[in-house]
Amino acid sequence: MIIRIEPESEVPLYLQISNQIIEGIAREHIQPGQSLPSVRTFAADLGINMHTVNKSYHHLEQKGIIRIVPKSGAIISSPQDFNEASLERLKNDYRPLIAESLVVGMSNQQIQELVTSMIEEFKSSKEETQ
Amino acid sequence: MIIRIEPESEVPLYLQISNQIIEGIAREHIQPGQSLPSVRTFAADLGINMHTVNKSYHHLEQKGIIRIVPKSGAIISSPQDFNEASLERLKNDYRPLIAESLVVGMSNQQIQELVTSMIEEFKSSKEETQ
DNA sequence: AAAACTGTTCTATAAGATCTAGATCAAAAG
DNA sequence: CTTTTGATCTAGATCTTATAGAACAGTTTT
Repeated sequence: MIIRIEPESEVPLYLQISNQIIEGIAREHIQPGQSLPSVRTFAADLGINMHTVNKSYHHLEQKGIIRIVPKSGAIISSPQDFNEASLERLKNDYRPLIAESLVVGMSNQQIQELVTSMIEEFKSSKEETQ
Repeated sequence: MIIRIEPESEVPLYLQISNQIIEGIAREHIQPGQSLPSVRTFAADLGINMHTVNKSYHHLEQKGIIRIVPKSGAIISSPQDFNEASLERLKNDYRPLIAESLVVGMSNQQIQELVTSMIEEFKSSKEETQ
């Protein structure tokens, strides 16, 4: 799985990593049951510190997206392992974004189309091996 | 317009303020052309520092949502004043959220329903004076 | 005209978040 | 047994967030 880091971004490194891993799962470039690289090798690949990758993994674990097995590795969780709480959390993340979309003048339909096209963007890249 | 602050939230104060102002505009509790309270009176109402409100206002100005007239006040902008760049920015904000939704097992339809219900939540509160 | 209010700008301080660095540990994997 | 694993600890640098107070110059109100 290819991760691209932007050191000059205002988005923290550990969040960039988390987000791209999530996108990688959504695109099925990596699947439930599979392991992520060790924090050390991943950090070396990205040219950043081990602790930063570790923070990213724990961030993903807190979201319930991966399961960290001490002394072993990080494994992608299955979708069915999610509770109602994570959906409530997502709802709170959508709210300000949708409010802003309405404020900048997007119509109901334009927002729906944006979401649909973005979902398609993920699903269309499912078959790609890389 | 009523703003509720959560000092213990992990979301910065200035962002909480920005987001709730945006939601207030989406709900039409405040409308384009109208003024926001002065940074001093707003800060006093919320029991926080003037500079924090000031930062929030500049954050909203950067998004193009309000226009700050020096020595005068902050005025809600009209939707037609938005450019293509702000739409591109929104798209990048939607991406990680939609990816996460797919990863936690939400279907295409469930995401659409979540978005629709949230849009309705805003539009249904339009008529309320408060 | 005078007073009150406006956003802007400056210095300062404190606390927290982010990132890097290096070392050690005990368990798992080879 | 050797290597690798995540966990944990101290440490330091930098940036962000939030507060505080003061001063300035233009606007609005009285």
